Amino acid sequence: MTSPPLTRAEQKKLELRRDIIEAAFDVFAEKGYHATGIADIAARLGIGHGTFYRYFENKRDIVEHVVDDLIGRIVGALADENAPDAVDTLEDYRAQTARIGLAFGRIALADPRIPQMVILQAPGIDPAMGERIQDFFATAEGLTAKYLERGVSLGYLRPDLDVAGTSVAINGMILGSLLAAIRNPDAGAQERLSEAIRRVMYDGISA
Amino acid sequence: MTSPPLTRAEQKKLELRRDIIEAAFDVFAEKGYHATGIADIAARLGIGHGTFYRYFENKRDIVEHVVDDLIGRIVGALADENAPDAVDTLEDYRAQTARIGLAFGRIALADPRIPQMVILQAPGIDPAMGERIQDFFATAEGLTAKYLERGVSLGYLRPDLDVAGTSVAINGMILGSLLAAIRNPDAGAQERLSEAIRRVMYDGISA
Amino acid sequence: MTSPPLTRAEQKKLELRRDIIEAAFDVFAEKGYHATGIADIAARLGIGHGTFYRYFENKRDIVEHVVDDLIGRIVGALADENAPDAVDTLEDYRAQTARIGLAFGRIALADPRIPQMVILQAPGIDPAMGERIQDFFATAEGLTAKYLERGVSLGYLRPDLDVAGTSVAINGMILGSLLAAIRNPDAGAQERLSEAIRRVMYDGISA
Amino acid sequence: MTSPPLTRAEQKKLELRRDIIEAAFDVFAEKGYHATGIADIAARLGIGHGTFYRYFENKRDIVEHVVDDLIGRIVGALADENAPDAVDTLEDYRAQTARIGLAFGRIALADPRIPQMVILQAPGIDPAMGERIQDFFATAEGLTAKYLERGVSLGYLRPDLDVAGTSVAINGMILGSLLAAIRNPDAGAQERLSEAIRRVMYDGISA
DNA sequence: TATGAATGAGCGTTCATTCAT
DNA sequence: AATGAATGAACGCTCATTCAT
Repeated sequence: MTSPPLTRAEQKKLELRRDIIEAAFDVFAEKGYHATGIADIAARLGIGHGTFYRYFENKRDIVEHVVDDLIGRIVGALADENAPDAVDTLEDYRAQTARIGLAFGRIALADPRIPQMVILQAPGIDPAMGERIQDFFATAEGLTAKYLERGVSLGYLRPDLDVAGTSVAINGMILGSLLAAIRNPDAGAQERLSEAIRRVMYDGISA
Repeated sequence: MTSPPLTRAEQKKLELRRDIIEAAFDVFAEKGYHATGIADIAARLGIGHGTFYRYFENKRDIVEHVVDDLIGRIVGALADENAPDAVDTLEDYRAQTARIGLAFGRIALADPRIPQMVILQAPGIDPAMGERIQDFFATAEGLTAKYLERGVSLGYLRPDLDVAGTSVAINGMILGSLLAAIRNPDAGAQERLSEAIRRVMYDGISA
Repeated sequence: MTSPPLTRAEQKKLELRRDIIEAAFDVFAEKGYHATGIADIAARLGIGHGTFYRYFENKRDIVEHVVDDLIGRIVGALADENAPDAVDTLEDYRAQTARIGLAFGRIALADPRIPQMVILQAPGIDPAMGERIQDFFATAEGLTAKYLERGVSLGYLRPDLDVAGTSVAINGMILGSLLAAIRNPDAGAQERLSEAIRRVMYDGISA
Repeated sequence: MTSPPLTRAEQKKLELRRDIIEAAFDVFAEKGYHATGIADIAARLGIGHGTFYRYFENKRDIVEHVVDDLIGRIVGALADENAPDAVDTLEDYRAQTARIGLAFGRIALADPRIPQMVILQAPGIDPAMGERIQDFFATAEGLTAKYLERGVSLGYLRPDLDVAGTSVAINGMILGSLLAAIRNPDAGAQERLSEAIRRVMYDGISA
């Protein structure tokens, strides 16, 4: 692993690159992708809009990076928890789901525009981006399935559990809670929602 | 019951109107709203694009009607089941959720582009449409809550059930299953998914 | 001179033709030629706009007829007075100018939209119409010149009178008074204006 | 007097702005406002039509500037003479009117499209522009009235002069001579016309 | 390297005109 | 003869992208 020795200029470039991504996210979230002009993004940073093209290929390129960045933030926030192998008991899993719920809550609370962009804006940008988001969902389901499979084989989850279907259900609940958080970005509500989901998961709803 | 006496010409007009809505849905689903030109819609029907404007105000107007139509189809398909008052026991509710699951399955199966359009495309069209879809979600949650409240007060659902949060969770699972159906529009998968959701709801996932 | 025996149907046709010309004048005066659609004219009469084309070739045709009609009305209103040969003395001419002034006043008073259309709207419709209006002005000047020439040769006007130039001047004063009448369509003002013009003509302005 | 320090680029911008106004005037005068497309204006300058929109808001904006420019040129050409207070005797006034006549003659002679545009084209562009031109006429009359009032009170004009009406008459004669100049842009004719008008003004037409 | 002036493809929309009914 | 549904040419305007400075 060579640690690249960055010159002052190179650092500045990387910094501006990041700034552009953030500014683009701001404007996209505010006006929507199609209503946003490159000039809007540049104006927000006080740079010439020609400069934009020295950092990104085109409009499509920047939204790609914005979405990648957001997905990266989500994945990153969950990274610590992403270890199906570390879960061995129902207690572990319960705790794990609580931590994941907490992580999602923090993301949505820190910036509700993140789920708003990823779930509601991005899929409509164009077919390619739609597929990209669908893939992200599929990946999340795959990960959930890993947990469930392990739970079944270790015996702390129902042996007849439909792993694939239940993954969809669990991820759906997370999705639902994120959409709810967009409408009502409130810490308490977030917490209650997370708890309600876990109750459904572990206890069902019947009396 | 007034039977509207439609002339031949009026019937043709209504028919073309419907055809335009359907053609627009086709093209929007294929290329996305913004990449679709009025000319594309007209060309698909073999009509002049000026004709389009005899039936709809503008591009925004048609997508409004397309989405209304789709939401209408969804609501219509559920209309028979939308009677919280008719549910009195856990068995009733279980049967009810099965029927609702079936209805959603049929919708997604009949045309996966319906959930694709409503859930993934529409919210990104513009802020107004985004709000419209969010409202639709909120309405669905409200309806679910009605069922849950009744279940709690009649005693067949957990007395400590977080009605609001659980509504979000349940609707999230439906959303998740619809997204899954978009990726994999298969009757069997749909059915299994529906069953898995119900199992989570009633039995939880623990062993 | 054969007096054409008009059937009932033919009379109705002529009547509608006139109605269309009048409706067109109304709408042109209200919205301007270019902002007026054929549909606007038809709507004002409660006829289908296809019907319009059974009476006039096209939009250009109707405005031609409207303007012709207006010019015809102006010329008609002056027709009685249009007899340079009947003027033999300064008194005659003075009376003649008074009558002409009165006639113009009546026109502008009856409907200020007439000068407004002919002087201010029509010339800008297209180069051809512009020329048409210029020709009308030229014709008016020619007629004025006839009077002046006769006045000079009969000796009651200045022998060194610049007939052509003075015709321009006199017609200009009429034009000015019509424009003033558009701004302020008032009988008294009209009358005073007419008098002022005659005073300038006959007495000049010096003390 | 601030001397604005213009960079080379800024000068070029201003220059192009002027060029666009002039090109627009050319095309408007040739084809009329409504028959002129932005593309026509751009083509005449050999610039892309998108460039046009970097300098003017829209089509309406450019014609506004064109007309302003022309009115400005007219007013500017008369500016030296616009001093009613400097006129104290009939001789002064006679000289003044001669100078004004000369100025108008020069304008019309330099470019007969100037009066053509202001008097014949502009009023028909739309109601707002129509009013603008009418206001211009009214202003001109007001100025003329100032001269006449002073002349009456100083005693070198008829005491019973109808100031308002005579202003209309005088401005009408100018208008008429400008229209004549459009039809026949000739220096000699212009000069004769100006003289004829003054003769009418001061001496009347009677023998 | 940063800039922003220039560009033109592309699209939404209008409306005069035609013609089948 | 009257209608109005259909049509498509035409045009105003936007904005992503390029490139000379």
